[in-house]
Amino acid sequence: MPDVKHFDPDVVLDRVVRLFWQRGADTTGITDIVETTGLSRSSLYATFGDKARLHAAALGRYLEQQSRPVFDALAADTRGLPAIAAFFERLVTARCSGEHARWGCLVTNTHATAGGDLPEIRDILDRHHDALHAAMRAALEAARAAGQLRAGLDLEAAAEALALQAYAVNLRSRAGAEAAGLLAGVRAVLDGFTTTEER
Amino acid sequence: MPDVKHFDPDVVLDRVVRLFWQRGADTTGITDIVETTGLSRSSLYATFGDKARLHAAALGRYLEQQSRPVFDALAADTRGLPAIAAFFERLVTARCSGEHARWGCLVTNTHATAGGDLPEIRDILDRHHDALHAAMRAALEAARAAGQLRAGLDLEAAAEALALQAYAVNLRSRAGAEAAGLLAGVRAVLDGFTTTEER
DNA sequence: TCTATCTTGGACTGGTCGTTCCAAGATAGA
DNA sequence: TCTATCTTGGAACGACCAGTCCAAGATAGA
Repeated sequence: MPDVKHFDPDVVLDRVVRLFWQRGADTTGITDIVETTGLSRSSLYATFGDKARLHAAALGRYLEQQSRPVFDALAADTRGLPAIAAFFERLVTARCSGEHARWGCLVTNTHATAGGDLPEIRDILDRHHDALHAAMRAALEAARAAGQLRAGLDLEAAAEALALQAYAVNLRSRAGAEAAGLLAGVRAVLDGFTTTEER
Repeated sequence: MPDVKHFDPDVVLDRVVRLFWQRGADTTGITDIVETTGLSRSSLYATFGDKARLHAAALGRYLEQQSRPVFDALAADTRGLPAIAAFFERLVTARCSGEHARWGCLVTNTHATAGGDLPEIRDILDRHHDALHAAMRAALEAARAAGQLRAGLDLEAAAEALALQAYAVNLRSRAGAEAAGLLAGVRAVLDGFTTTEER
């Protein structure tokens, strides 16, 4: 009986993700979103609710579409340390050059803002961190199985350290940090985890 | 002949720093600043210029008053690795508990926002990074002199890695990360830099 | 005390914010 | 084709934004 939506919510959400990602959620107005997506305020509010909920929805979409695939690939990569190194090399490249250069990471960017927003947003930040940490942990376990890690390394702590490095890469790259420095920092951490023979 | 200011700009700037630090510069309005500092819009604009310049001034003040003393103490500490460990322990404590708990770091927070603002702001971010990096480097050199570092460690890369860890601690703590996890991550990095005997 | 000069309070501006609302349009089952 | 129901466009809302302006107040040298 009723009418149906004249647009695909996921397509709209992808455009919102790009806006929030590049220009920041706080500094992006509803007017910007209306102009970019082409749909009206009515449709926007009827579909996503108020701006905080839209922000949460965009964050969730970013996590599933942008972050999760990369995390899953890392977790499934059985090479060990080379897989981690490759992850960071691609990360730094994506953050410093190409289409999304100097955009940072939407989830990382959100850490510094949106403090008093929905608990839903905080939850997504936590889910992102858990997923990143778990992927690092899985890759480290593969590295240990391959005998690439020095004896006595705490995998849980090492995974956390690598996750933190990734956040910092995201953060500093947005402010214009050079790729070489970021990669050198990451490599120093990885070298510290490596057996002397492999190093 | 003329009248003089009825307030101390530095005292006002300190209050602005607190506002921007806790609530974010973008989400703090001029009205908030007027109410908190007690002075009028006229005095505010006559003294600091527009909001972007006020933001830059507050950032500079934060760097000199909050960051620089800690960096200088680290650079002057001759203990080596224990000095770096102490730096991070105090950092995590300050970020997760006490008066400024979950405020993060004003400079770190600014990375994720204020992309299109003054080049002056970008400069302060760079100055902050250089100062942090240099302090880490100095502490690492003391550690090497004390024979605490494993052979072949690239001090420049190691200093960058530690600086990045500090940014990530600032970032994740603002989103509610637990102190224990942050400290574990930092310790994993430091352990990787240590000689097997010292470890 | 007088006066030139700066500071201050606060009203005011034009613009933008997020959000609401409703009439008109589209849809699909009856 | 008719109709109930949802969607859509776009006008309108009050609140707030950063920033301006000027008359009144304060100051300190002459």
